[in-house]
Amino acid sequence: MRWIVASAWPYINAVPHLGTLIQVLSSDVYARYRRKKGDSVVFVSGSDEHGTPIEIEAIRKGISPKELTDKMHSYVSDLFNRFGISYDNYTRTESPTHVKFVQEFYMRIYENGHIFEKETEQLYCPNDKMFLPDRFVIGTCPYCGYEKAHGDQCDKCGRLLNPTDLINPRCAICGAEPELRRTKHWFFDLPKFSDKLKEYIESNEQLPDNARSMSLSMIEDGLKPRSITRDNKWGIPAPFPGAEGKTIYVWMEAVLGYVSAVKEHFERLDKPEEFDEFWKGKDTKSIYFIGKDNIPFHTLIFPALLMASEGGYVLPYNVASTEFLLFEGEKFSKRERIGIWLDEALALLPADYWRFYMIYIRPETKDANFSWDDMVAKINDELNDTLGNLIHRVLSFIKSRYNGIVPNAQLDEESEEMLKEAKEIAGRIEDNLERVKLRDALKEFLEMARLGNRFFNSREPWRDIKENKPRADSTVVASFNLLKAMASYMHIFMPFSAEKLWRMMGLDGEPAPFSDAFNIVTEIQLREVEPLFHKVNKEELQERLEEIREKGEVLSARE
RNA sequence: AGCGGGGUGGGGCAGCCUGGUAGCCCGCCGGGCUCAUAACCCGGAGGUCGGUGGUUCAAAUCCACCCCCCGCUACCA
Repeated sequence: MRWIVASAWPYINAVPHLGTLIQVLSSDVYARYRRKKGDSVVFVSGSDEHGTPIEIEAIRKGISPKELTDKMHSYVSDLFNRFGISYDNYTRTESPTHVKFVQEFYMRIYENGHIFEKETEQLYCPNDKMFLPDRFVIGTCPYCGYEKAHGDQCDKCGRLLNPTDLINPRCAICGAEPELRRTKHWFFDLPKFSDKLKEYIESNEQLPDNARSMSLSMIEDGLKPRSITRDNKWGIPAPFPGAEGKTIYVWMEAVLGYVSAVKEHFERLDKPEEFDEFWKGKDTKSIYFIGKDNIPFHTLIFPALLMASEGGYVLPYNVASTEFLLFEGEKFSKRERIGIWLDEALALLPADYWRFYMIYIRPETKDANFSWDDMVAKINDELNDTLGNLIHRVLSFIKSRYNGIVPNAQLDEESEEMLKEAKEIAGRIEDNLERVKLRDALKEFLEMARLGNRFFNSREPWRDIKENKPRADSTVVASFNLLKAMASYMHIFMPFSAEKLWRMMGLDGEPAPFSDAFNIVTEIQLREVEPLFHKVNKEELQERLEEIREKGEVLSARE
């Protein structure tokens, strides 16, 4: 089976925070799972770098947008690397392959007759010489009198607004008074695809409930044409006749990155023909990891675009959407510095600790909350004590009592029984992963560690070693092989630690694929053994974070 | 306002779709073990599932209404 695994493209006007990491991490765990199962996987994402906010950020910094995103893209790529995200291609929307693909793709839809043009009136800032997105117009709310209402909605009374409703409208960038100007835009005829989309969604059983119900209700309410173009300078030039000076709206181009990134991947491998095999193959499945705010783009607009292109592309098989992550009960906020940013996170703790806790609280059924107390408790009690200690007690026992060599022993019935139970747990881990219940999968994984601790405890090999050597041998071989199987499953959640464990266990290469996870090995010489994890302390972490911010040790702390 | 999600022992969550005397982790109390990072293992106390009404032999689980929390509403990305 071929799989395209993708995560939403982060918008890189700033360093991403932990909320963004949820999707990136989830997709990585899933991609690693597919590979461990032996599937053929292409795992892609990239930096979303066009659009107004980045243009403005660049102006603020006195550099060009390209300079800004060059820097941010390499910074963010590096962060994802350090988090162990196993992308086959983490690219960017400035990639020539992407730009060319987007232009050709939209020309094709245009020629297929799914795009029309329309004149609209929009506010324009004569000072910044640009049309202003609704969000970038500020003024007094005509309903409640709030003076800092945005052009799309008043944050005070919650009413939806048009920018022209605002009393005393001002440009959010420079404060000048905007003027109304006529402009022409190109629209994608989304309503035309309503029936097909409805059928597609209804027949797509594995879509999560939140994605399905939200999408169907939007179709029910009636879809609207979506504008494709913007009057921005920073973006991909719209290819339509008469659209000179316009660019493609970031969202309408970034989703196509899922396609272009795969194309680019195979071009780099010098196997361009495999792109078609993947994206147009009958046995290809694609899965997208996104937050719930992105659902309509992935269940409606993206599939409709693929349909409209008549290019034979596979429609999304699954859109694994999560709810939101809150930080100590509040929304992440750059301005108020509520949250933790990815570069700060890595300066605080090793990547695997974050991977563990973020998957542990993955917001699968409802909004989840990051809390220091909870994180510290989970890392100390479960990651360190339950898992870390099992590994260490088994390996150090072999070190001290067996000269670091796993004996060659016949497994007795009880040992066989334990491994059989472990296999059943492994089966449940895989079931959960198959259904994209990553959190449950991780919790089942911890069950393996509990099983190991129980086994080691009741078998008391420290006693047998003096009185009943063969029984102790069996305990040790079974425990060692449990760890070996665990390393395979651990590898998808915590790759760095799993690889380190594998090396300590004296094994070569990397943790085995699932099919070989329970192949029994003996007579292995361990390498140097040391604890895989350590406990953390909330106060120390918070103090360290303060320090990182005060000293501006990482980029996000300096922004 | 409309739409969507949620309200389960002290804390964090699962179960609800496919109704049948409530499950997991932490914490708490008691016990065991000493190989291990004061780690591990066993047992126990503690909830009637936001409220009201209804369907049913039976409801956390289905239906109706109500209360509270959160998010979204498509030219922010």
